Amino acid sequence: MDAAENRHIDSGEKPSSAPLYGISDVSVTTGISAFTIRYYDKCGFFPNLQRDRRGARLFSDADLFQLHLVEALRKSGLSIEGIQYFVRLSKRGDATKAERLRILRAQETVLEYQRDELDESLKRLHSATMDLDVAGDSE
Amino acid sequence: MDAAENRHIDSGEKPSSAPLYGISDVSVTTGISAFTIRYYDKCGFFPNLQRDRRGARLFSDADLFQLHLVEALRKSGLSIEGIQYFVRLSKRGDATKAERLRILRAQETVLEYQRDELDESLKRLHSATMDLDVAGDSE
DNA sequence: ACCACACTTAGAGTAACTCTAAGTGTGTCG
DNA sequence: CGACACACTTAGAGTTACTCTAAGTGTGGT
Repeated sequence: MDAAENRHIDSGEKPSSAPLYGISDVSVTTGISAFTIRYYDKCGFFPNLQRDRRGARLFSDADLFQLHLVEALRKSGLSIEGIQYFVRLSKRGDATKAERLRILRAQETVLEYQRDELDESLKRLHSATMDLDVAGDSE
Repeated sequence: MDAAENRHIDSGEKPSSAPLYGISDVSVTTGISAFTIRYYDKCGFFPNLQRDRRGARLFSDADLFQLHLVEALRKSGLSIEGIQYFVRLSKRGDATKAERLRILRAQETVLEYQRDELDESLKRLHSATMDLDVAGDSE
């Protein structure tokens, strides 16, 4: 459906300096669907995204880093709106560093909490599995 | 809003055998909102749930265990429909043990994967934090 | 008897995707 | 050169799992 869209992108453009990736490549390597990536772009998460003459998105390594950051922030439960705020801060430069740092640290704490919760759930699920397993031994 | 609903439940009902909990107690101890618990009930996740004469839900320890199981399964990404299927299997008894075990094991694997992903995100977020921190040191 | 409060059901609202439809543009193949 | 295969666009509908509100009922404590 969305595969192998940009076979030609990396071929003869500018093999010298910065590598650029098509949306399908990015989708495959990150595991995030092209739909979602376009949605994130519409949300303004990639302020410096380039396009080729067809209008197709060209992701730089910096954009890829940004995508991973967005993914991490989303996983920590930060809303789209919250990330838009973060991106706006980034665009305003050095003056907003402290605030951004505060946000990142806070979400880091959330992720740590979630990891612990997940571990708890895993343990519960495992014990439920064990219960069933033992109880089913008689059959 | 929903707090201290069932102050009277545990008082003089049947202090002898099985303890029963009101929805607000359950909500507080599990961290799951009363709205969501009622929603889960409507989904059929508590087939043996008791009620008092007002019609208020009374959760046994078994129901609490079930709620935790549901939470774990939801966290692993199993849909409401999937959990309904699991509950239907449970109601059919021993004959369905193998299938239920298969489901639990599969979701356990998913949770393990998610934990790794979360760890990955945590690392990325941490490195982003560090980057900002170091870059901001000059100010 | 009265009031506060938790209950009910029905249904509307929300976030974040997730996907479809309709239409456009480009590179390649014959 | 013309057909074709795709990936693009925007707009908007659909989905999931909550999340909450509204309107009305019922019970226990004072």
